[in-house]
Amino acid sequence: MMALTRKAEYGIRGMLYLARQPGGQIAMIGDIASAMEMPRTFLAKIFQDLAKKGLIKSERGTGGGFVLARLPEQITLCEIVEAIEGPIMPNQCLMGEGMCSFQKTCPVHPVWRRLQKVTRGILEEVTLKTLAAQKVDLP
Amino acid sequence: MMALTRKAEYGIRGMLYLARQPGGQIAMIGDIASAMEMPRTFLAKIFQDLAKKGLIKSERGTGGGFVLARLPEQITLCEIVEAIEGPIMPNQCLMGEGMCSFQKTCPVHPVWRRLQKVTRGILEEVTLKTLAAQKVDLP
DNA sequence: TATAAAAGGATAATATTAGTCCTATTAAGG
DNA sequence: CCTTAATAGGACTAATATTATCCTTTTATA
Repeated sequence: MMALTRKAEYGIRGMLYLARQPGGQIAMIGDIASAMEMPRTFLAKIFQDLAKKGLIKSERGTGGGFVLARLPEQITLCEIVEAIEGPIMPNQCLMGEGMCSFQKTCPVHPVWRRLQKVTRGILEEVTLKTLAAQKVDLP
Repeated sequence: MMALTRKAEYGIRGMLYLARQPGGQIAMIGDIASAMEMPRTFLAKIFQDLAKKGLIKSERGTGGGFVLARLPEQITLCEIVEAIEGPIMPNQCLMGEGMCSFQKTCPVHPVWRRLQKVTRGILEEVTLKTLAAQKVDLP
């Protein structure tokens, strides 16, 4: 439970690829997809979204492709996840008035709110730079 | 994203009702469902699961119904959620070997692991007793 | 033995996920 | 200008998960 979708997983992987491009070089969807083992057309859709949300920039035509819209240290994991999946929301109730008839009396409410806050906190601390720099090769 | 399903929501509400039963009195599914505004047959299924998982006990026949299997202070929100939704798992990768081809090289992995740990921590701290005792009536 | 409760199994409607495919648009290069 | 190479956008689909409902069976009580 509480799992990310493939979409988010792919989006993160794709942006990580961009963050690792030497000199912030432009990269094509086909290359990214095959390098990171993702379905090409699906990734294209996801990148379209990310471009609309302003996390990456796209260029069309020959020599086109994608680059990060900001420096890797200025893009957090939280932003990417929320751009793709929508706001982090352990429980529908947190969405606003009228969603939950127990809003005022539900004792679990504060727990979800805390969980939401802590989750965002963790994801906000992690930038693409940190991730890209990581040399993970555990035994 | 990262949202609970109705099933978990209902399961929690139902168990909260049991925790609030004076003297740990037995309660019938119909009463619980109508008191907490949940679809009766659906709740029945959920309670069936919870009984199998050993969180509640059921009695059949006249005078039958459900009670908590343990004291409210010995049942955590984490247990209920995991009983219904399965283990808390921000990312499929965390499920075990063979699930993720990037396990050894994925720099995001440790973040999910941390998130998982913190989430469980928060939910483990909350018991049914705490929740049941809560007098929430915010402005 | 009738009644009241949960257990179990089958089924269904709807939503979400995880894509694919085709056409249009845009840019570069010859 | 025309071809080629890239993304953008829209429509569509298959598989799976969610959110239930209904019917029959089992179990316990009075």
